[in-house]
Amino acid sequence: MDTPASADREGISRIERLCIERGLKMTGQRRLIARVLSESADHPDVEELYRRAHERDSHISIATVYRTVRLLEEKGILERHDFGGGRARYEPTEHGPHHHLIDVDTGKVIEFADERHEVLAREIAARLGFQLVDHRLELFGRRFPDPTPEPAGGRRKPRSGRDPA
Amino acid sequence: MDTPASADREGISRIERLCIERGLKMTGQRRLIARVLSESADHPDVEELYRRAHERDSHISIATVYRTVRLLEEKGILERHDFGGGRARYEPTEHGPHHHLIDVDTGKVIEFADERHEVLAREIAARLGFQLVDHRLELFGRRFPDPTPEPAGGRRKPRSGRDPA
DNA sequence: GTAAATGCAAATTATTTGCAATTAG
DNA sequence: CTAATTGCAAATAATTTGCATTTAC
Repeated sequence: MDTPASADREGISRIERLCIERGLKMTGQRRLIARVLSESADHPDVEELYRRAHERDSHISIATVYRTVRLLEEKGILERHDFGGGRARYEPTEHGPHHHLIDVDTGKVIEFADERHEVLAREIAARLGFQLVDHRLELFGRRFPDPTPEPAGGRRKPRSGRDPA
Repeated sequence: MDTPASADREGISRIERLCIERGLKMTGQRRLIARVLSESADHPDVEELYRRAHERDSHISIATVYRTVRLLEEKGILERHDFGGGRARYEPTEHGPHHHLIDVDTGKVIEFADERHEVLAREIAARLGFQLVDHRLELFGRRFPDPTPEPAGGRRKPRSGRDPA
C-alpha cells in the first residue's frame, strides 16, 4: 500500500496537476473532484464521489461529477470499471497494468499484477489470430479459510443492474 | 464449431428441454424464446432476442423477454455477460469454462478456453489469500495483420453506457 | 471578452414492476 | 381451478443533455 497522496502538503493534488498538464480549465468543482480522486485509494462510483465532494463543498452538482469523470477518462487520467452492480467505478490511471480481485463477501477490490498472465494473454490472442489491444481479468474470491457455510448476512446479489458474469 | 442445434428436427429445442427439466411452465412465448436462444450461436442482447422472437411471433413483448432471460439465468440455463456497450448479453450455459475475445473492429465475440489460464487464476487468488469463486478474462484484440492505420470506419466507442475497461 | 463549465431539470437508455387479463398444468 | 405468466404502461436507476448563467484564462 502506498500513501493515497492527497495533495502537496496543502497545494494542488496529483490529479489536478495532470489536469493542468492537459490544459484543462480548473474550476473550483473540478479542483475539488480532482482532490477527492487523489485522496481515494479505492474504486468509487459517481454517487460516492459526489458524496465525498459534496460534503466539502455543497456548490457542486452530480451532473458535474458525471461530466468530470467522463472528461478525465477521455483524457486518460481516470479508468472506468464495471465490477457489476450497475454503476461504473473509477480509479486514477497510474499503476502499471494490473487487474482486480473482488471479495465476493465484502465487495472490496484488491489490485494485483502478474507478468505470467500478461504473457499468457498475449499468447492466447496471437493463437486466435489477434493482436492484443487490451484485456481485463477479474477474479471473484472468498477469503481463506472459508467462513461458515452461510456467512451470516453474506452478500446479497445486487439484483438491480448487471452481474459480474 | 458445432451445429447451433436448433431443435430436434422440429421438436422441442435444447433450451426448452432444460426448462422442462427444471419444471418451468412452458408458454408459447417462453418456448419461442427458448428456440431462438437454442438457435443462436452468438451472444445476443435482450433487444436482439426480442427482434428475433418478434419476427416469428409478434405476440410477445420485450418485458417478457427481460423476464425470461432473468429467469433462465437464475435457473442456470443462461449466462449473462457485460462486454461493455451498456447492454447485458446472454449465452446458453453449456460450454465448459471459457472466456471471450472481443474483436474491437467488428464487435464479434470469440470463445476460447485455456487450461493454463485456469490454473494461473487459481494460483493468483490463492497467493492473495483467496479461494477463487469465479473469474472472467476478456481479451480485446484486432485481427492480424494490422489493417490500415485508420480502419476506414472502424469501431466508434459506444459512447453510451459503460466501456470495457 | 469568449469559449468552456456549471446547475437544474428534463431527456435517454436499459431494465423492472404493478395490475388486470390470460393460460399452463 | 389456481398459481404462474403476459402485455402494457408507468416506475426505476444510471447517466446524459439543453439551456441560461457563471467563470477561467
